[in-house]
Amino acid sequence: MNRKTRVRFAPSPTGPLHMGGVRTALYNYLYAKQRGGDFILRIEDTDSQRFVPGAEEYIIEALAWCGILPDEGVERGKMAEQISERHPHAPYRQSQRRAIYRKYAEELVNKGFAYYAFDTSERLESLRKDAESGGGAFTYNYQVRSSLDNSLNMTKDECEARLLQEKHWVVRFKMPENRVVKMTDMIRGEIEVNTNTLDDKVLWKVADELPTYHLANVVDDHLMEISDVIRGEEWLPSLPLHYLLYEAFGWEDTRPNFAHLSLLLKPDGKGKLSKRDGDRLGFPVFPLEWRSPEGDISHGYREDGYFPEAFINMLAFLGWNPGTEQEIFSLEELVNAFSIERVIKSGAKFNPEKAKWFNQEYMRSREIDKIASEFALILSEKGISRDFEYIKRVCSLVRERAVFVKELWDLADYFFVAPTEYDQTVKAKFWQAETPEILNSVKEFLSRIEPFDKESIEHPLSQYIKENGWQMGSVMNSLRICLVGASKGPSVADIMALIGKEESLKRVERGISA
RNA sequence: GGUCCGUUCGUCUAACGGUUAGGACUCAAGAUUUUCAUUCUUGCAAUAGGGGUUCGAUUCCCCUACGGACUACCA
Repeated sequence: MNRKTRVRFAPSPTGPLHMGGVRTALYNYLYAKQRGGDFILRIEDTDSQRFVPGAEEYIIEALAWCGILPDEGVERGKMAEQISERHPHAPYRQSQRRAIYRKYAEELVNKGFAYYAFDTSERLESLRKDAESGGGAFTYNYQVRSSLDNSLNMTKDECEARLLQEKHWVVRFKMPENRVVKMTDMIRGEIEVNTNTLDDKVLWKVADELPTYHLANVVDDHLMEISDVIRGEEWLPSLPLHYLLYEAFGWEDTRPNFAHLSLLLKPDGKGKLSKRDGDRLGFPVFPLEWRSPEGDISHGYREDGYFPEAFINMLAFLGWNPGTEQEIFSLEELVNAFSIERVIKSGAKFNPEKAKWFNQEYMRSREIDKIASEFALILSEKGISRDFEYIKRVCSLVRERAVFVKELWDLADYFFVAPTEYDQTVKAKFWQAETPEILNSVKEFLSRIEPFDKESIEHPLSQYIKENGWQMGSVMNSLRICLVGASKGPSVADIMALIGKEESLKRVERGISA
């Protein structure tokens, strides 16, 4: 069977997308693009209780920031709500597909693969409690279904009457008895499960006329012609049910291939990565800053200064590697290099240090114009404006010292503002009694240098210092204190050449008298 | 409790059944440097445990331990 690759990322809008979700979206995207296929964004909002305003917009914006643009599916505005050339399977929001699912649920009942259940939630709750006190767990399955309140245990007429009268019945899947379901996972290989360990899952509920995940997922994946499903590991236990659903509908020949991704784990200790870990350890777990409806603010990679390319690169390597020693990959390179078979089976502990390292690598290799324009923004917030060429030269001089653009100010403030204070401990180390006298001579020497560029300053200046028998360390560092005010920055010659002769001499003079 | 998935340096990971078990991050030491950095070199550090199969096991099988997910009218 040869069909077009179509994958979907199907988040639930119950909050901001967490970095594990972004990784799932990324792997889907890479997989599809490598095969010239489509990446579809579908919103699984079948749980009306847990809907969070703003979450869907957040998901769309976060993916866009990462450079993951859906070919089809939910987007801003109403574009994806109606069928069009670009959106042949619209709508892509499950709450807007309500009418579709009921028919499929009924089809399953009619074929004998499902049944109506009228048990109240109170009744099920107490059953659960009883089982718990006995050390076990209640499962609605082949052993108990005949003694519960469902259509299997009543006449057709009685059932139809109750269907009309009551408002809380559900459709449950009738899990077959003692069958071994054989499944294939693209990452994990062959998996077998006996149906006796499974339960009769709810597929559809009349209360809100909405399906649960399992039905909606299988129906939509089929209708949307999804060829491959790459999703989180939390879905692995329900894979047999999904297989059985494809079988019951008679869709086995177009059943997608499945791959289940392991979880992202917290950096220390045990368990999966959560929002709290970020707060506790000081790193973002969300791509973008998130303001909850209650007003809580969570950090985002974007706002913390990460480049989207670095973020994506880091994420790609959390659970996958190309098998070579190359670690820096653009999105395009990832598309070419990615392979689902090389995805790691075990969970990966997130390492914030390595995330910073990735950003640092991008800080060094990124086009200088991009770095400079981001820095120019920070400068203008401080009320500083300089020509772009100058900002660019400053950036290329200090970028290798920084991990984030926002660090550039502390690293290079003296290129824009003359020092007003001088670091006394550094001064105590290099400044000697004869230093003012020496600096006066140096200043006079500098004033004669023309042109005032790095090459014309560097060598002649050190020659001059040597000829006079002065201590190189003392003189150069004292000069630096005058220019910078602190013990930081590139070479003295670089600094002087960039700020210019006039400014350099002014700073030396002020430094001597300070 | 049950079902399923997993387990190589502290972390991310590499290794047709045959390697001195490799790389990256972190850390440490040294070199370079007029400062802070950078850079370079070196170092520390792992196959969870026990049984098999095999001439040979990180690799295949079983058991145990540990970790994780699931066990909702949530996804």
